Amino acid sequence: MGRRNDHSREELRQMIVYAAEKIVTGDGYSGLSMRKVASAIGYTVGTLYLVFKNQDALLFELNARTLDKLEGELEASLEGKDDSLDRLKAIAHAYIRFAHSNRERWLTAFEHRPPEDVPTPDWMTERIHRSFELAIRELKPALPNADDEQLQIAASALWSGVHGICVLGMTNKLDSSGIADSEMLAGFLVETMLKGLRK
Amino acid sequence: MGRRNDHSREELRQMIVYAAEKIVTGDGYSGLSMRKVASAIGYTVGTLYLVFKNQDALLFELNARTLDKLEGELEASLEGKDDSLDRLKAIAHAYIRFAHSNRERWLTAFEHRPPEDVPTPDWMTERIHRSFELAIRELKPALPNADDEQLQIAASALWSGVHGICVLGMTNKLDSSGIADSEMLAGFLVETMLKGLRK
DNA sequence: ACCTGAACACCGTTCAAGT
DNA sequence: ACCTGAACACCGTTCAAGT
Repeated sequence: MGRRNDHSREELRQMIVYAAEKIVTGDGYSGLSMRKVASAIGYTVGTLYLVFKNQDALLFELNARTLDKLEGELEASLEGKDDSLDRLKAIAHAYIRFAHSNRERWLTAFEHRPPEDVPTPDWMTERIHRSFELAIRELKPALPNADDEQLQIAASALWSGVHGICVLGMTNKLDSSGIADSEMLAGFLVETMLKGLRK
Repeated sequence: MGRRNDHSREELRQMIVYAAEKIVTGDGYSGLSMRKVASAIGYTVGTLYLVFKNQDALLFELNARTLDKLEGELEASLEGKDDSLDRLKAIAHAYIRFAHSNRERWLTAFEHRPPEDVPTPDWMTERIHRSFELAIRELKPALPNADDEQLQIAASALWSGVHGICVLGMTNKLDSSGIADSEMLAGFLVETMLKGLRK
């Protein structure tokens, strides 16, 4: 035992995250365990702690990857849309579609609540704010007279709203919780907010 | 051992839920365990399973109580408000204040995701829908020309939006996550949505 | 009839010891 | 230097056995 050196630290890191991703996708957040990850990559648990400080650190990494994938799909959804309203609806719909087709990964990203004494890394916070910045960017041409603070507020309210519709839909807390209903509600929210913002 | 009969089944049930509530309030959802509950009430774990089928059943009970308390505070917040916009803002603010002053209980109510094969009891679903009905009721006078379906949609979008602002604020995923900011954002959402709904 | 105690199959995390 | 294996302190759930 001891000393195999089959994989570099970096290779190990990627194997761990990838294995964890597969377990979450299949068994959900509650189905993830360090022991399962270890046996999936053919190492013992102890090894995981040479690469990650603890399970929370692994989850941060996992969730960052999920958010990166999400951001990519949000950007891609803008392709070919010119009108500001269309663009905002496109990213809202893309958000909901991503959550539905990556159910367990998306839920894990929002279910992971580290203990208060484990601070969220800055690069994690940044990734969350990035989707709000997307909303600000798309809102700007629609509200040419708004200053930066007003845009920030409008985008936060709007994007939090889309998120709320998405979460409640995903956890069956909406009256009708199909993906079509969530997309419709999000579209309605975006349209109504834009109307209201234009006074 | 065995056979104490100190408490009726109903007494036991209340002791269990109350103890669980205290543990959640202090240690959060992840700090709750059947063993802790058992030792808090002076019984062994086995006894809990004579009263509740499993931990999920206990959590449903706990969360139902949380939602009942929430509903009470939402209703109370309407006291003395006449204008429709004021009433909607009042319940939105009350929602956010409740979440902040009952942090762990509120989070537990939305973090509890039972396994797919454990169906959510109807009385649980009803309690969630009840707060949406509150929103419909308050929206109705503001939109006298809307039919029931339109009201349903508007209320769902609006109330999901308030919920989204609340969750993201509670988990520090908003740029500025104080309770004051969340209340402001929710007020802004309600105002803007109403403007938009009135075309 | 009511409750216990121990068992089973799991957890996350640590660290002395092996190569 | 790198990794293991076993230990520690926990879990949820079940159920034969005791009173």
